[in-house]
Amino acid sequence: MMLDERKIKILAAVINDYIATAEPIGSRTIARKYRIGISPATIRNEMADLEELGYLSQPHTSAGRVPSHKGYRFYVDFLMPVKRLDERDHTLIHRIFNRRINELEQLVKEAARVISKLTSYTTITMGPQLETSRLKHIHVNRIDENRGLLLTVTNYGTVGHHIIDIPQNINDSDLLRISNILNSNLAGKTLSEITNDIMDAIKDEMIEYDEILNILLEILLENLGDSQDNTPVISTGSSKMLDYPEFQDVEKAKNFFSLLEQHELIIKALKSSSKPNAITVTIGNENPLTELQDLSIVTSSIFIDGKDLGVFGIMGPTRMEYSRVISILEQVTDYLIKTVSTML
Amino acid sequence: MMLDERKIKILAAVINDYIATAEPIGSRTIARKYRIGISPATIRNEMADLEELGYLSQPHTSAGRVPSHKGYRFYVDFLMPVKRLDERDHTLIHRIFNRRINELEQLVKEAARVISKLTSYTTITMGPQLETSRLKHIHVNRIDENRGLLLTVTNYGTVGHHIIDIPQNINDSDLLRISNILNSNLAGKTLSEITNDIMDAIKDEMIEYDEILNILLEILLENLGDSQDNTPVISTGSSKMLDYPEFQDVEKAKNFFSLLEQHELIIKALKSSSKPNAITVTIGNENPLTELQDLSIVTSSIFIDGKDLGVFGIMGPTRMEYSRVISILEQVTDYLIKTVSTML
DNA sequence: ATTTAGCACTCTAAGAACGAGAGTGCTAAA
DNA sequence: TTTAGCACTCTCGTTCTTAGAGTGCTAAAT
Repeated sequence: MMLDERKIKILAAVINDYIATAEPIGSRTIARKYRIGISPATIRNEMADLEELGYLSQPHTSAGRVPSHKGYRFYVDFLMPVKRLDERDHTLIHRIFNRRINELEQLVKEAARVISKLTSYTTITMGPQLETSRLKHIHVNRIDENRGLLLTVTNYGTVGHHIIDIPQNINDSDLLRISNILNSNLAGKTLSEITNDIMDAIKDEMIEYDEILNILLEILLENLGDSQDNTPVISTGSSKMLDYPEFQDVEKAKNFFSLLEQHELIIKALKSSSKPNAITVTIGNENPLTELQDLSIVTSSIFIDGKDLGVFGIMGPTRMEYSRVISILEQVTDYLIKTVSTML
Repeated sequence: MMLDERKIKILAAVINDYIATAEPIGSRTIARKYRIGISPATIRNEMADLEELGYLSQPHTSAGRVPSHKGYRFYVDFLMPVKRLDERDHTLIHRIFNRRINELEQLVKEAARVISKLTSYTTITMGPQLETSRLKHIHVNRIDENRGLLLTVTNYGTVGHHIIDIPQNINDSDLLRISNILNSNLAGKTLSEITNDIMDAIKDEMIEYDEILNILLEILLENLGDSQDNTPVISTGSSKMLDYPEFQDVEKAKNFFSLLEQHELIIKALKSSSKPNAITVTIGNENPLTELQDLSIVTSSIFIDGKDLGVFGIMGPTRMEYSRVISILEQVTDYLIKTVSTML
């Protein structure tokens, strides 16, 4: 059976109301609030149909209806009202992107913060993937007699710094030479291309600097691999999450927070949910990871010039303000792409 | 009335038991568990005295006793058993400080993580105070035709980096000159000493570089002021905090998390609690900030050569494993001071 | 053929009543 | 001074009850 117009209207009404109130919606409520011109009894019949079709369900026999995951899916695909952001939302987003921020990481962090603030859900951010991130610049600076600063900059503008010990026998022109050699050998490579082989080649080239090169290369290998870009940044207004009726039960809340602490799981979830250059919505049991099946995830992946700069994700109860979340994510993504484009 | 030995024994028993179980402790329990050789009735009398003296209180007339803030204070000052850390704790701490970490910030972050892990309470960290932090090294590196990297290193080893635009007319030797000038003018100054006056002096010295200097100085002023060192880092195993019976009520948990989100308040709390070079315990209403009066805070401030490198704080319910927390904090502080001393 | 009014039925959530259990304070005996 | 005994208090979990919301079905109305 296809959904006729009236069923669709009723479904939309139920879902909109449920998203707003978190209470099961009964036929009376709909008849009263949305003047469709039919009686509760008729609505009841329609709702029974909708339930049979899998769009709604009942918490128990004599309660109103709540949307099923399938219902939410239909809603997101076809029914969702386009939510225009209001003045306050816009200005807040604006303010962030108007500050001159030159570093991708900082920018992303700020963006996550504003999203979390605007949506009151948990925001997760993942930086550019290792595979696509290229080393752009390497340099060793001296900061005092026996200490130096190893700098790495990727093509995404991510800066890494590490304080290192500089052996006695290395002077400033040595450092310059080393920086140059590292640059010419490593710049342009993706992080995963920097293997022990290349490292060994460099060492062969400059046996006189063996000691310091060992230090440098060790740090490079160790830190580029699991740099911060790869770990998710999580901005959770924990206290705000506890406002949702879904988390009134401490046990449920604890589950949620524990999930957030399992970074590998979160990474997997974001990766599997997100699609290049698009906003995706993963609802409840659509998620392959069983632990996340009563949550929904909305992601937006930031693509510029075909390069994956990372993913924003929002996690919350399946009863989520999808339309608002999506608008905000669209908006922020837009700004971000504009801003970053000028940076690269 | 002074506390005689028997009263003290009973007080210790009540507090130890209450810390372990979070249940009000009755006279029977004590008679059974701690064989003091007196009957429950006698214990009851003593407990009534202890209550009158303000060391214990009753949640309601027919319940057991729980420690009052005054009771905890006495416990911390005189009764607390010295808790030796066990093997597992030691090895965990060891592992962290054995990794070669060259940067203060990273080190502190790791230390906070391990404390939070070992204690299951919320750990807060505050970096060195602005007033004492001195600029050690400034440098501008070029990373491509029109982009550069402004680096700042403080005497604590905190590294700051900022990507900047480099005007067309500036070449590499200009950059070097600029770096040198900045260094000679600013190195050694505390961050708060770097005022507009000094900046103007520098600009006067090098009018030909006006454009880029403006950019650099603006960033310096803007970012050194409210650098990360000044904001508290909070490691909260949120999910673990939710295990404590004190936070079983969602409302209470929400309060706690909201508090953590008010950074200014947290900063104030840590500042007013901590004492140079010492471990402090602030129990419940001893805290001047009313919002924190049913929590306890244990702090340890890291002092080296008379310089304040920052503060660790642990926040949790007043029913806290004080002796364990203090041992862990002592231990970590020790290691940290040793490690950092070699760094400076 | 739909729609709707009417009604019996179901289930929950909130409150009332109740008893068990833990603990107390007091009294009087040891 | 200590302790046994006992009456008393308060909480907490259980059971019972009831009001209310909502349903599904039937039969009448459109």
